[in-house]
Amino acid sequence: MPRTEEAYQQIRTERREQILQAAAQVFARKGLATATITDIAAQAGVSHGLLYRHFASKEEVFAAVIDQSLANAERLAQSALAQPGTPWERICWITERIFPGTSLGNRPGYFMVVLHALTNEDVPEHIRAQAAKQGNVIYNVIRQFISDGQEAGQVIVGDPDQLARCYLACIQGLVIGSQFNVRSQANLPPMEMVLRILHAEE
Amino acid sequence: MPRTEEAYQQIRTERREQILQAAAQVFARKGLATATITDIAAQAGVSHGLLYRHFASKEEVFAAVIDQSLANAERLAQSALAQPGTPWERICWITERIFPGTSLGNRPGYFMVVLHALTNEDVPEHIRAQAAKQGNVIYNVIRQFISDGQEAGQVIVGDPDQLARCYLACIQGLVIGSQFNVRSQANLPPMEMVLRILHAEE
Amino acid sequence: MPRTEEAYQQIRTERREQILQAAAQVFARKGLATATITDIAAQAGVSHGLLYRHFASKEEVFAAVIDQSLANAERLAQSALAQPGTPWERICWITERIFPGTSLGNRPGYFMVVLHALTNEDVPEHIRAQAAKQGNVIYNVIRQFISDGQEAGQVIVGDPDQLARCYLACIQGLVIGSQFNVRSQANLPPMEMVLRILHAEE
Amino acid sequence: MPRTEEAYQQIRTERREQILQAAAQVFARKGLATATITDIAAQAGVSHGLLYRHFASKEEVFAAVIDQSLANAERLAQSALAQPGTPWERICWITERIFPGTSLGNRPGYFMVVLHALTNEDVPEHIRAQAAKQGNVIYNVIRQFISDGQEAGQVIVGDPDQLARCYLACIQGLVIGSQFNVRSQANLPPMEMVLRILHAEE
DNA sequence: GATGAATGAGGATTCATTCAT
DNA sequence: GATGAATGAATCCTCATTCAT
Repeated sequence: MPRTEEAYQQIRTERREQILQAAAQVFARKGLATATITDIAAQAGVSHGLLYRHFASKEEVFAAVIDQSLANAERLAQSALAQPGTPWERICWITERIFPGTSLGNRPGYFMVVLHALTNEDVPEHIRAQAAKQGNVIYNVIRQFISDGQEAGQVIVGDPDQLARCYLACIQGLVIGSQFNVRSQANLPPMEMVLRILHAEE
Repeated sequence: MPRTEEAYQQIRTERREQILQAAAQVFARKGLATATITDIAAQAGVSHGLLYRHFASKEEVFAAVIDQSLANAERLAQSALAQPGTPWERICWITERIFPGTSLGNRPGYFMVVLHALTNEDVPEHIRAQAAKQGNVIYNVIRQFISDGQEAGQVIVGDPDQLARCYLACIQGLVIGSQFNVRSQANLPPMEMVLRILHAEE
Repeated sequence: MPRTEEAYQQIRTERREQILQAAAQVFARKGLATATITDIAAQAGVSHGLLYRHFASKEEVFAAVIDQSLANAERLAQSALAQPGTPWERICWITERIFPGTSLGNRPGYFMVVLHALTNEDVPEHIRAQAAKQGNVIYNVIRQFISDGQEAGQVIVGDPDQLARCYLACIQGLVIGSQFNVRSQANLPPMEMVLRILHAEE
Repeated sequence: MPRTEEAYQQIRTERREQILQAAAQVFARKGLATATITDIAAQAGVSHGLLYRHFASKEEVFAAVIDQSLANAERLAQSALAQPGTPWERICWITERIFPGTSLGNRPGYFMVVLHALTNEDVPEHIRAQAAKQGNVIYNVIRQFISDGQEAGQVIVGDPDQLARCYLACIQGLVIGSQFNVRSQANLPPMEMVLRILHAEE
């Protein structure tokens, strides 16, 4: 009965995705330690028992969320590199997609989960490494664009590593601020303000 | 014969401080939920029982750390406002004291504890509020300096609120990065790179 | 396939009752403070963890035992009031059901739990109030019968309130004695001896 | 320096008595398990450390209170036996001294401690035995008076053991009631009502 | 004698995980 | 596949007891 087999497969995939969505939200709010399996199951609308038919442990759910986030980041990086235009235009393109408050901005839920992974020592090393990768993926692209932009005279002179980090740090700081401060969401600095870090003066 | 009143008082004060120091370190690494009372006691070199003669609960230790951090921030803000010099000089003065990697930089342990307080939903509301105050204290000073700087033509034109937030977000992003990424500590962007967000072009 | 809704409900009800039975016995012997959750769980033959899926805390288990005891008392009071016969016959009827050593006597376990609730200051006020109610329920019935009996000339003249209290005090004293004194169980005074407190002399 | 020696002895005796008084009150309210050493020390107005220079453990304090109570009871029994008058007069004499609400009534605090000792399984066997003795001391006297009274025709015919128990149970029930029920204190039954259990009809 | 700092065993409670149905 | 009853390891917290001063 291949039909039944397929149907099972589809249900499995759907359930897994459903749980992962829920987990991302819960982990974003509470972190690995505080979030409970019951929280996640409730958010996903399934029993906590079912969760264990899809993931071996709470840690694995967390790891899967991180992996998904990494996959998103890699997809974004690919798109950015495939983008046409001048280095500066490409910088703007990717910025729009990670800047808080823009319609394209990365789902901030994922960002918070990654932040939790990076700042809590109880997260297992291999998961933290995976989370760190995500930062690097975007970092590498930005740094490439900065180097290119410097050659094109669009980006100011300076250590591209430092510039990339400084630029990303600023965006990350704004994302974090927009997460827990309602007021911060109201009057977010515009992209252009951050871009000044990089922009060559005419 | 019992010890004198003052002798007892001194022991209490010392122990309290000792526990608070230890707690700041442990909370910085693990956050409220993951840090155990035993962790903190071990770090302080005392039994967990003693901890409860100084604080009523783990939460209260956490709150005390946040309070101490807030007191530090307020002291810094006072000093900054009392500082002589042009607005720009004062901006530089305070930046030196919160920028990661500078000898004067705020103890980053405290910063991480505050970050934990702000990003973990299990932290009680009143503690989170206290933590949020800390951000505002520095923010208010910076914003003031920015306004002054704009009048003096030293800071670029723009919404001072957005400028202050953008500037602080960048520094905070760098502090966070320097916490969990060894590589980030190696090649930290210089203060001047961040100051570009504010500096008026000549 | 999960069990049916009713199957789950039945398991829950059974377990709850099982735990409550065990708790009544343990609390009767040890009181609220001394009885441990592990004691109760062991007596019920379940893990201590399961106990918390049925009751939120040790205190709530205690309260539930008291409530059950109160419900028993109220049922008894109803029956007594519905009983036919002269006032004196009704007094005898209810006495048989609360007198120690009679086959009908109230489960003495419950009585001891109520006594613990009333005599230990660490029992929360709302639980103590509930326990006190139980005494009043029986008291009210007895007092009514005494008043009726006085009109019928079957009960001696006197303040019905005092008579009721004196009568119940005597029975309670005997119940307590029979609890912790093996010898007391051997040669219990007969009901008639206590009834002399009330009986009108011919 | 025999003077100093004596002075020390006196202080020791005073402190011991002071602690014992405090302990009786606290144990009466809370029982052995719930009462803390700190409670008792605070009530006595001394440090908890000092308590251990007079008693080896909390249990021993409890035992000492029980012993003191037993000594009181034995003194009362002696006095009763030494009393002149008819058996009935002597019954009245001792009743006055244990009946709640009479100016002579036994300090009810002690009574509650004994009750705690008898009804809580965590009280060590040897202490419970001591507490049980106290009941017997009074019981023996009453029983003797009852036997004597029966010969004199002042006490009704019946098993003196049962009569004594019934009589004491009634008084104990009233004492307990008067402890935790404010209303019960207001309208206590008079001694005569209880004496009917024993009184021969003319 | 007197004090209170310090310790750690014990007990309530939570929650990840297993498993019968 | 799905459910929730059941378990027990882990952690917070209390308090009897010890001991330096």
